[in-house]
Amino acid sequence: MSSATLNTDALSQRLADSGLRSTPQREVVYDVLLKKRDHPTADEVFARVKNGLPTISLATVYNCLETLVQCNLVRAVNFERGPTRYCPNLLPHAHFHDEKTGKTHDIDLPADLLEKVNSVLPPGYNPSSVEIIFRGKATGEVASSG
Amino acid sequence: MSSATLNTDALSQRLADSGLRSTPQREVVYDVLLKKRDHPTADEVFARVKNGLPTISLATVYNCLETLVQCNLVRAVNFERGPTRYCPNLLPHAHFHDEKTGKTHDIDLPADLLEKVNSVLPPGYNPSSVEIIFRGKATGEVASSG
DNA sequence: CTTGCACCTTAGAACCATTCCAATTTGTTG
DNA sequence: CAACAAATTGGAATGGTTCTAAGGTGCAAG
Ligand SMILES: [Mn+2]
Ligand SMILES: [Mn+2]
Ligand SMILES: [Zn+2]
Ligand SMILES: [Zn+2]
Repeated sequence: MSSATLNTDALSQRLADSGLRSTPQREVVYDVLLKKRDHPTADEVFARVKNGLPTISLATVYNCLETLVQCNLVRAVNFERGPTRYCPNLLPHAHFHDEKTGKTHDIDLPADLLEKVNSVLPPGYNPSSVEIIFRGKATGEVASSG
Repeated sequence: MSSATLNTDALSQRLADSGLRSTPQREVVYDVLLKKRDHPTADEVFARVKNGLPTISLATVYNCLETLVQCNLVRAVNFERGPTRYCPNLLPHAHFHDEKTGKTHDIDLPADLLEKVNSVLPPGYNPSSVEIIFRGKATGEVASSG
């Protein structure tokens, strides 16, 4: 069984769990996100998806992306007021936005750090999510994560 | 000497340092931000500023806000793709966005926590800023910070 | 089957925060 | 004062996203 099939199955499963249908558009959008994890914008996803599905519309790409976010298969990430970017990395992680190249890097967050971060909240604050965004320059050749 | 005069002086000083002029518009915009620290949007600042300066334009409010951010007297804060909000709190702090009320709360960040957060970055990553945003519900009556 | 109906996709219009533009006003300097 | 630069203004333009209305798709009940 190919990994594309596994992904597709996982997707169908999640969609079904939410009472939604698996469609070619949703599958291809999800595949595109898994294949190149460089935090593409909706426009970039649109361009990539058209290779496999030339008649898809931008509206549908937005719809599919929102569906994937709703199903918790993808995270939406924003930097300032730039276009929303999409990330299939479901592990807790921060983002490093390289001001020089415009590239976005995933930064793994150990559970104990998340705990410490949450501990700065006074009693009564009940966070449902935390987001950590670094901005700066990533010098030289550093590891993975598009 | 009133505190408004002190603020105005601090502002003039910073502007002069950047080779910029102190203007009534810039002063009133800055005063509005200092007076009610609830992270207003440009539109909200516009509405408040019109009380003291009825003929000011929205474009000027945007210009003034950008100037204040450039001079490091004010921070611009973004939540998702909502309108940019403005914050005169210059201490290192995170933001808690209350999903119920829409209100934004400042959360002080101890220096040692910032250090720990920065320490998750692999070598080669050179951050110029970090931003921490909590999202959730703030239950009951909790301290200050609009 | 086949009809009903909800779900999906689509193109294009609408939206809205922000930026840009050209014209005017203001302030500083010689 | 005159000249010039900086700042303000109203309105147009921008651009990512959402909305709308119309058609397509596919499971489900009869
Ligand atoms: Mn960016
Ligand atoms: Mn908000
Ligand atoms: Zn990511
Ligand atoms: Zn703040």
